[in-house]
Amino acid sequence: MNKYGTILVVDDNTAILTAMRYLLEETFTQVLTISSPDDIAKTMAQQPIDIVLLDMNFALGVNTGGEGLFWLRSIRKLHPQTPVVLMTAYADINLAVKGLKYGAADFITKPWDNDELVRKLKDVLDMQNEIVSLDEMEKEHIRRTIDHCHGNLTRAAELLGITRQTLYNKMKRLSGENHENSLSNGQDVKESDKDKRL
Amino acid sequence: MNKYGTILVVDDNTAILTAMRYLLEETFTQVLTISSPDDIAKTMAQQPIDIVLLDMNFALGVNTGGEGLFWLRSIRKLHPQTPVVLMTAYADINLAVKGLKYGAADFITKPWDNDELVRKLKDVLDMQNEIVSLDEMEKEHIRRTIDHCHGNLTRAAELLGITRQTLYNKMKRLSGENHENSLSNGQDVKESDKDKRL
DNA sequence: GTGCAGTGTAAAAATATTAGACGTTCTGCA
DNA sequence: TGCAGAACGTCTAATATTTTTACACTGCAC
Repeated sequence: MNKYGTILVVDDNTAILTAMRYLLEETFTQVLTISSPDDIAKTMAQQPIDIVLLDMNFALGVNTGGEGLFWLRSIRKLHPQTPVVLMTAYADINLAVKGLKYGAADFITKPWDNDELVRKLKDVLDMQNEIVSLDEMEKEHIRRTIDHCHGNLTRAAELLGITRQTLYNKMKRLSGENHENSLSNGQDVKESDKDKRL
Repeated sequence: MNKYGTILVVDDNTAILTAMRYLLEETFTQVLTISSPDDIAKTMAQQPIDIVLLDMNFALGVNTGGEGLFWLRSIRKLHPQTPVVLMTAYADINLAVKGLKYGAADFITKPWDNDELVRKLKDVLDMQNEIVSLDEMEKEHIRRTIDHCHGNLTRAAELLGITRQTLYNKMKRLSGENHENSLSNGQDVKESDKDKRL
C-alpha cells in the first residue's frame, strides 16, 4: 500500500494531537505533531512535509480564527506547494471562505468524523499529485483566455504574449492532442506526417 | 469610470431581484435578473455574462443548497471562465467549502451588506481580469512542479512532458525575464545578442 | 568497486515562433 | 447603404526553441 508521506498536525490541545497520532499513523508514513504554531517554520525547514493539518484557534479566548489565518499565510508563503487543511471547532462560514481563499486545501470542523478526515486528507494529496503537462496547462490557459476575450483571437494572443499566428498553431496542435493521455510505454506513435505537405 | 460589464442575478425571491437591480445598476453596465435557474443556460447562451450571482436555495423547504450546487456545476461546465458568486441565507460551512471547491469565486451570506457585496463582486472581476502571459504561467507551473519533485529535475521534466534539456533552457530563459513586465510601447529592446556566440 | 540515477553540457536536426505581408470578412457607424 | 477599422485566415523567410543523441561527472546503494 502506498502510504501518504509525512503529515504535520498543529493544535494546542495535546489530547487532540494524541488522538490524531493514533488515527493518522495508519495512513501516513510519519505523523508529526506540534502544539505551538511557532514551531511550524522550524519543523518544516528540518524535513519535507507533505501536508499540514492546522487548527485555527490558538490563543485561548480568541476565537476569530485570525491566528490560524496568520499561520496559514505564513505556511503558504514559505511552502506554497504544501497543502494545508484547516480545522476549527467554531464553524464560521467567513473563516472557511477566507481560509480557502488564502490557499487552504480543505476545511474540517470539530468534532470531526475519523473516516471523513482521513478521506479528505487523502483526497487533497491525491489531487495535488496530479501535475499536468505543460501542454495541458497551456491548452487550458489558452482556452480560458480566448473565452475571456469573447473569442477575439487577436486580443487573446496579445494577452498571452504571443503572436496571432502562434496562437493559431497552438490551437490547431493542441486540439488534436486530447485523446493521448498518454504515459506511453515506449510505443511512440508518430503521426507527424498526416498533412506535412498538401 | 470603467463599469463592470454584465451581471446575472439568479434568485427565486423577486423582491431580492429588485433590490439587486437597484444596488448593482450603479456598478454594472447591465443587470440581468432571473427567478428560475432553468433559464440560466438560455440567458447565458444569448449574451456574454461577465459574472453570476447565484442563490443556493431554490426549492422551497429544501435548504441543503444541493440545488444551488447543481446549478453552479452546470454553469461551470458550460462557461468555465465565468465567475460565480454564491449566496445563501443559511450559513453552512460545508456548503461554502463545497461551493468554493466546485469553482465558485466567492460566497456571500444573507442578509448581505451592500458595500461588501459590491466590493466582493468587483474584486472577483478585477482578479479574473488578470490574464497572465503564457510565459508567466509556464514559469509558475514549472516552479511548482520542480518543488513538487523535491528538486529532481529529471522527474519534473517527465511530469511536464518535456525533455530535461528543454527544462534547463526554460529555467535559464524564464529566470532572466522577470524584470520586463513589459507592455512595451514600441520600444523593443532586443538583447538577443548577449551570448549568441561564445 | 560497480551499476544506477541524477546532473550538467554540447551539437545537429527537427520544429515552432516571429515579423511582415496580403486579401477577405465582419461590424459599427455615418 | 457604404465606408473605415478591426479581426480573420493564410503565407513566407528569418530566428529561436526543442528534440535527439551523446558524453563526462557525482553521489549512493549493494
